[in-house]
Amino acid sequence: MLNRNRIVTAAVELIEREGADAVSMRRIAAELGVGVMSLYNHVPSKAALLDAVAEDVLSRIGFTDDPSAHWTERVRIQARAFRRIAHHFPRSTMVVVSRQLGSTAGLLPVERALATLRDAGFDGREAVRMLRMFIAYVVGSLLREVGVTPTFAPVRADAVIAEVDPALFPVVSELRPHLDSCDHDEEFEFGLELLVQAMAVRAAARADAQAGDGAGERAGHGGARQ
Amino acid sequence: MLNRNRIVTAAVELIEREGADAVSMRRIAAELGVGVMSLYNHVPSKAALLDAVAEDVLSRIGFTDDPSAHWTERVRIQARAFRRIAHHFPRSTMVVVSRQLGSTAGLLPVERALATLRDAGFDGREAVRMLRMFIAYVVGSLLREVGVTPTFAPVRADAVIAEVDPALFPVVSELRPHLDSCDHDEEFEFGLELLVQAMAVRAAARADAQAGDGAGERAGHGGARQ
DNA sequence: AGCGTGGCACGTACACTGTACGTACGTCAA
DNA sequence: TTGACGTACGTACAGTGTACGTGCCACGCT
Repeated sequence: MLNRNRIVTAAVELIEREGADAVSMRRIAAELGVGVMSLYNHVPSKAALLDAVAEDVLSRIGFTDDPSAHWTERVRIQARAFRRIAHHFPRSTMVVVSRQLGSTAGLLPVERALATLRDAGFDGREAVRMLRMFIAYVVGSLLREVGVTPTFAPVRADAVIAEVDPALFPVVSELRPHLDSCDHDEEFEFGLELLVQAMAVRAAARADAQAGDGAGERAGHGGARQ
Repeated sequence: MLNRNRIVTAAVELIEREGADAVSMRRIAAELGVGVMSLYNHVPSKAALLDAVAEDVLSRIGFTDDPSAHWTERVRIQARAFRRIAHHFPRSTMVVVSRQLGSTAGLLPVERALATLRDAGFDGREAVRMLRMFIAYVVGSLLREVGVTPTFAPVRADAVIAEVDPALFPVVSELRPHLDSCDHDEEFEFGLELLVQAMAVRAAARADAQAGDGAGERAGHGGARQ
């Protein structure tokens, strides 16, 4: 019996195996051993199918939230959980971020994240902003990571070794070794730590302002250090 | 006379006017009043054309770098410049981030950014990491902003007003008003400021370590506060 | 001048896409 | 039994990217 679930799982398998460009209704139907038009009894259109793929991938995020841990650690864990599924479905991740899905899929991670931020002491407005900023960073990072497509990419490794004129781009050519290599794990953790620390000083500033009230709010809007 | 430039500018115009889905070689040819196959005398494939579109948009970033300004302000200005062109070509921005372009386009912004970070006192490794983190945030933010497609979007405003069960998602439903509305300018500036401050404390920690050497390196790898 | 050569515009053709529509065949309700 | 309905399927159509062949024109060489 054909049903929606079999179709979307076949779709993500196909995407992971041969890339998003290889996805066609005929291809999926062949994969399932059914006629093409049978798919349309369970899925209204190809666009809707891709939306379903995105939701499916999103819903696979593991929710190992430990409310007893410090909120900074909970933030790290949630970010890594997001990243893990992206690495599990790298090519599908591209369709996830490419589509604007106005559904409630992946609402549970949002719930967890907001709860964590509330526990950190942020009010509603700040919590939402922090979350949005965090998602922006994570999505941007994943986009770069999966864009480089570690899976099945005979990529133009030659292209990145293209010459750059040291006269025109002195800094770039000086930092060439650092720009060419990229340990994705380390890079992600680096940015993650920076963001978490930034959030921590914000939270501390909030606590100070709330306690002292009047003094010590310099860290709130000025530079935290400089 | 047909040439590569006319083709790509016609392509970005078409993308901005009717969306990326509307782009086809026949459509572009019609727009230019030429035969379809004539395009292939100047562009090897549609994929290459879209790459060229991405490069073209990237190359439009304004480079108003003022080396006399404080580096934090220079970082802000460069981030805003990036964002401005994304708002000028919202739909093309989607194709920019969707494609992995291994070209040297947009190398000049990279040069400026790295120079700025070096001026801030970071060594090569840190500068590259900071830049990557920053790009991740900016790209992620823009993806959300243009995903919501302010231009020509009859969007399912009804979908976002979909009900959420307060029992299942208490925090989400409590913060509903904050989640529904989104002032993109403010959100972007918020994250930008947070990142700049985070970088500033990192730079200060570096300076301390370099000066004092031995003491005061707590902020370097541990938590800045907690 | 005659000739060859190369670049450019173009038409045709092919394999392939999403999907609207009509047609069967099964299982349940009346 | 008779109808209604849901599911699987084939056919058909408009539209896609592009390989290939054809004609035109401007150029350099003999």
